[in-house]
Amino acid sequence: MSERFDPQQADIRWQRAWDERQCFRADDASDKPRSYVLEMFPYPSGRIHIGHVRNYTMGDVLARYKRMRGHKVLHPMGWDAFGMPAENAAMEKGVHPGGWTRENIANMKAQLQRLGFALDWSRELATCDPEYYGHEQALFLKLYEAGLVYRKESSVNWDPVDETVLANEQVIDGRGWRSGALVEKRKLSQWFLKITEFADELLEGLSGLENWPDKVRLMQENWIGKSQGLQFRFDLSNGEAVEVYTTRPDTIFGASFVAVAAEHPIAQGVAERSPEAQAFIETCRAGGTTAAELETAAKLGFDTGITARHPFTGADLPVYIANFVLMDYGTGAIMAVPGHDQRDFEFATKYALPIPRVVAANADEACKPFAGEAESGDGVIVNSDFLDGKSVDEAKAEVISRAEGGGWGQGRTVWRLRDWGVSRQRYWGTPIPFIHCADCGVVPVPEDRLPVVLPEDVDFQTPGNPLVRHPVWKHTDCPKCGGAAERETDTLDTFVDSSWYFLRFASQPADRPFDPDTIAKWLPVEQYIGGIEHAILHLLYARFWTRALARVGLIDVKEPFASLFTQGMVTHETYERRNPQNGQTIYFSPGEVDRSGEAASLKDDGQPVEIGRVVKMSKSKKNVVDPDEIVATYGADAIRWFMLSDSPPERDLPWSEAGIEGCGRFVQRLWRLFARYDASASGEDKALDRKRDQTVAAVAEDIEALSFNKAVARIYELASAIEKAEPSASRSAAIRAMLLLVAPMMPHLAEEGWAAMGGEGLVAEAAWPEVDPALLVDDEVTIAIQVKGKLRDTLTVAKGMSKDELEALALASDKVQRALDGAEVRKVIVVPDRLVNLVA
RNA sequence: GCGGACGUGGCGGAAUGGUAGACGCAGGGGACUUAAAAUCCCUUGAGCCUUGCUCGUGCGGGUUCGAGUCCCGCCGUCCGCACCA
Repeated sequence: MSERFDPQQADIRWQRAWDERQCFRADDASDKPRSYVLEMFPYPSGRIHIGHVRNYTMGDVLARYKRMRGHKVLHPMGWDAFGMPAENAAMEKGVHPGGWTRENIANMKAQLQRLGFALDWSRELATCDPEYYGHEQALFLKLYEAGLVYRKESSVNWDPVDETVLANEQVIDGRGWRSGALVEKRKLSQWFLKITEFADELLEGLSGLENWPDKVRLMQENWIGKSQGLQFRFDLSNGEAVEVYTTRPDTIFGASFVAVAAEHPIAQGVAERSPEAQAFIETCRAGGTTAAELETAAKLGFDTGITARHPFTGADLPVYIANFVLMDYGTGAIMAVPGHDQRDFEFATKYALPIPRVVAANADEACKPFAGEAESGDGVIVNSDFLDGKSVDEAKAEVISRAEGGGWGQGRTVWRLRDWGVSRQRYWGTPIPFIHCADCGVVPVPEDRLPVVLPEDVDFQTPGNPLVRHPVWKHTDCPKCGGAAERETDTLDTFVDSSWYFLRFASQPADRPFDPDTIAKWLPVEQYIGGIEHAILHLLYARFWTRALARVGLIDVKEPFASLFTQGMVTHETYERRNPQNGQTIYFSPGEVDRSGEAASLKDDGQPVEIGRVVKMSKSKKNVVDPDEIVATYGADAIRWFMLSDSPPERDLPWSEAGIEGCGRFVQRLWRLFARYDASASGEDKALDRKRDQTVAAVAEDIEALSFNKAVARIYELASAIEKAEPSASRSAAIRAMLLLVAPMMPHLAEEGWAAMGGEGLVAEAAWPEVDPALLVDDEVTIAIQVKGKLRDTLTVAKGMSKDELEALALASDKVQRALDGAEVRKVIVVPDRLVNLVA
């Protein structure tokens, strides 16, 4: 064996060997137990980000481990290839989105392959392939036939200068990110998927997802937002009526005004007669459209002069147009109860409206003033006529039943979840397969005319959607009447593409999206791994598509991901200086900075730079490192090892130069350790045998729990134990076991060592080491001896010693006697094999 | 604003309610070397009256023989919010 392990040679050699043997091809037909390991597929931005390396390393370790445990493994990779960055590149650099994307894919694929991931590349797909999106169009039409697709008016962010629809992230302080023009809301007829029809199912289904993080289930539950409440009618002073929805009918006597959204018909009606109201609505429209902006904006209102008659008291309540009322939720109008809702409280304070108390801790506190904020907690109803003294729940039921009895309202379940708008007024996406005919209306493209393929010859130098401007593409004939007609020019949200790719990975016939029998052989995904940022949207949409496809009979799976893991981000220090002229922060990349010991200085001028916070790697802060450079310096195994070390995988991982150097050193240390392997060594080292099998068992558990950082720590311990041991058959066995333990994590090193030790075939096809259960239990344990809960001594005793013996041994300890200092022992707590606590 | 998480040495972190700080990084000391790199060994929470003692898991309370872990109340940081992927 040579002195040093040379990753640059070894990595490539073994990657070739795996490729030649097709080691990682998933075999549909095998009757081994199955494992579908999937990481969220990347957007082909051009370069692999270190976060990808972390994500795919985790999946790779699991996939390789499962294969060692005798499973057939499906571990595929593909590209979430549609989306805005390609169009931005087209506008900025004059390149074609398709060409740009395919070039990026080729680059990133090479980068992934250089990292040695055990992927089945034969199943690679890109969502921008007509083959893929053609099947997607077919599925979309199936959902249309099932009544799950419809069109309705919906507003978008319109940039009047660029003549384009903007995504929320492209709107900055109410202005278009490129043009700087004030963004308008514009109503368009758009395509929607009826996810709300599955709201109950998606909510119920969460309880079965035991291997999902609780936090993700909770976030989805809140997102779906089931609420039981009362919808009822206020008669208005102008002869009209307004329907409001409230989740707190128990507080109805605390209502002091009524508020409607700016888009509400009542508000629109008032605006027709009042220029001031019109102006107010305009102000609301100018504000941001996102929920966060709406809800953090200062509460603003406009008194319409209309009043609403309270159904119980007959009081006249003022009706306001308010910027914090959402048109999309409930009825777009609310009864405002300032005492018990914080938003209403702020509004009432601002406009000097009454803030009555109708819930109190007890009846004696019926007149207690509010401490500067609303009280939304539980309590007893006060100041509410017939509701006085009732609990919140009793009062809710009572009010609903009276409203229903009186015919002016009824109990209603309302969901926060809204239908999914999938229309995008963009080129680089899946064309929505419909045709608009003047005579026949909106007509689906017949299946035999799919796919509807994007035109290649498009121009991004003029504003607007290239599909709309294209000279011929949209002109076609109506499938029904044969007359001249136009194609739909909207494309699908890219979340649609990622809502079924895991099915296509499992089965990819040419003539259909997938084959249900093959799907049944792989799905559900055993382990799905990706970023927490997808906790709600992507994961909810994918769950919805799976259920929708099951409903139309295409598959027999309801939940796509049996187990979900959300990994943390990779972070890095920032290096910065403040520009004294304008106070702006200038960032420097790690490559520009000399970072030794406590301080950091700029290589260029030798002057210090400030070490900023450790934050998510981003181009704007320049705190990024390039995986390629790391691989070129340290090899694939070192970067993989870094990704698994130290930080728990669900938490952020701070990148550091020192850390990767340490990983590089450990690769070499293991190599030297493998060099000590001696098949002919004899002699037994019982303690090492024990350590070996305990480590093998623990690492297996850790990998299955994705606790890679713990597995790494145990591997370090075993390495130290082997290094300290004298040559023996036990030591050689431990070295061999060590090699197999690290094989999923550092596969190139493992192959190289395996070959050097004279192992059969490839480690990639080897089995996980067996353990002797008898070796897993220690025969001695260390017992903590406490006096009054404080540690005073430890004793090493035979495992399983009786309570009485332990107590006697504890009392016999000098240290214990000194700590007791003659005090009488009143109580003794003995936990066998753990501790003795003497309470004086 | 609403929803979700997180908080332990200089740093990343470990710890079924039972010995806080495993393991790694960084630091200090030493060996080897003409020297360096590499490697190996020792050491490293703070304080003190140093055979040992006291304090110590964001802050303040509580439950318990015993709390990093459970409960209540704060503070701080981060993530998501429906057209970014």
